[in-house]
Amino acid sequence: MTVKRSSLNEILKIAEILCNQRGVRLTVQRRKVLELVCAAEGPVGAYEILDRLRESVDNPAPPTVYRALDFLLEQGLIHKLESLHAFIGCSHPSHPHASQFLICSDCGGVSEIESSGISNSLRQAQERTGFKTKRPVVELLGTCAQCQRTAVPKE
Amino acid sequence: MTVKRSSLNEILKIAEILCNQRGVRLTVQRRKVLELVCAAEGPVGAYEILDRLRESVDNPAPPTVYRALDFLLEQGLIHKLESLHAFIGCSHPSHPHASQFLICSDCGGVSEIESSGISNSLRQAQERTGFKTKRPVVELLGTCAQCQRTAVPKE
DNA sequence: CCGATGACGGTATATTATAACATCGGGTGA
DNA sequence: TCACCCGATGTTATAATATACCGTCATCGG
Ligand SMILES: [Zn+2]
Ligand SMILES: [Zn+2]
Ligand SMILES: [Zn+2]
Ligand SMILES: [Zn+2]
Repeated sequence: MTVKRSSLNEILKIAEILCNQRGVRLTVQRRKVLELVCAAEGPVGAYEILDRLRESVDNPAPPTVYRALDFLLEQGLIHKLESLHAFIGCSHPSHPHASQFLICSDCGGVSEIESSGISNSLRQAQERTGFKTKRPVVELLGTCAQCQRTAVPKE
Repeated sequence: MTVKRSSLNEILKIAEILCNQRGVRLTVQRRKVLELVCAAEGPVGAYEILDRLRESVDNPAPPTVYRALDFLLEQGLIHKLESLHAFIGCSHPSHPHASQFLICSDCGGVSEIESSGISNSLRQAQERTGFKTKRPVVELLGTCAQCQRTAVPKE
């Protein structure tokens, strides 16, 4: 159910290139946090990252993590899942895009989709209303195809 | 910018009818919380509701509010704005619908829209992926038409 | 050197949400 | 009637998420 993702090294390499191009600094902590987010199977909470950070950093505090996360969000290297209070690596950070997610409540799997249909209809809604979107949040919470099949086979 | 809403009394009346039809109880607290949410100009946080509840309830605690909110959410009488950690009255609770919101970061205004285009494209994405949505979250964060006009008239 | 800037460390605290357990009151069937 | 259940509520404590604030340090351009 999770999106096919590039290897961790590949992601980090792309991140470095993007940050260089943009003239922003992918510092050690930021890189480490990105690594932790992307290495995770699914979405990870900030304090989960904080815990894992303890293995490589002396005595990390919440602001350390949140600062790194803010940076990574700004750079589009990760996304925030508002409905889960969690973060997940972007599966295609190179080009800007409206993040759209399918979030399975059964297995916890999250897949990032990029539906032009959704993007278009969102754009149309904006045109109609004159609203100018800075950050779209599209999160569908439900059950993935896999979990529907393995669901309680009662009756 | 806020959606044209029915009068408070009208909303409460509809809520009562709906709850009766469904065989669930719109108790005093639930009704009071609904009233507070719907009377607010914009989205309200749980602890904001808690504060306002002090005026009519002896010594309310967080669970009191959250329980009422949970009930109202289940009944579709209010919506939760995930990106704001806040709640807002539903502008058309009588029929089920995917909640879609335009949230202005400048004025704080929120309007609930019901775009069939968005609904359709979401449905299509589900059909393609086999995902079954229980709760869709569509929140566009940005600037409303009004605030764009009144924006800094520099240069 | 000086001042501005950006990243970071560290403490404390704010904000949002839930766990856990006691109580109460209204049906409902023995 | 009464024992029982169950949904709603009261109460205390705590979990989980997020930010304010202040000081330090390094870098860069004058
Ligand atoms: Zn992405
Ligand atoms: Zn699943
Ligand atoms: Zn609604
Ligand atoms: Zn506005």
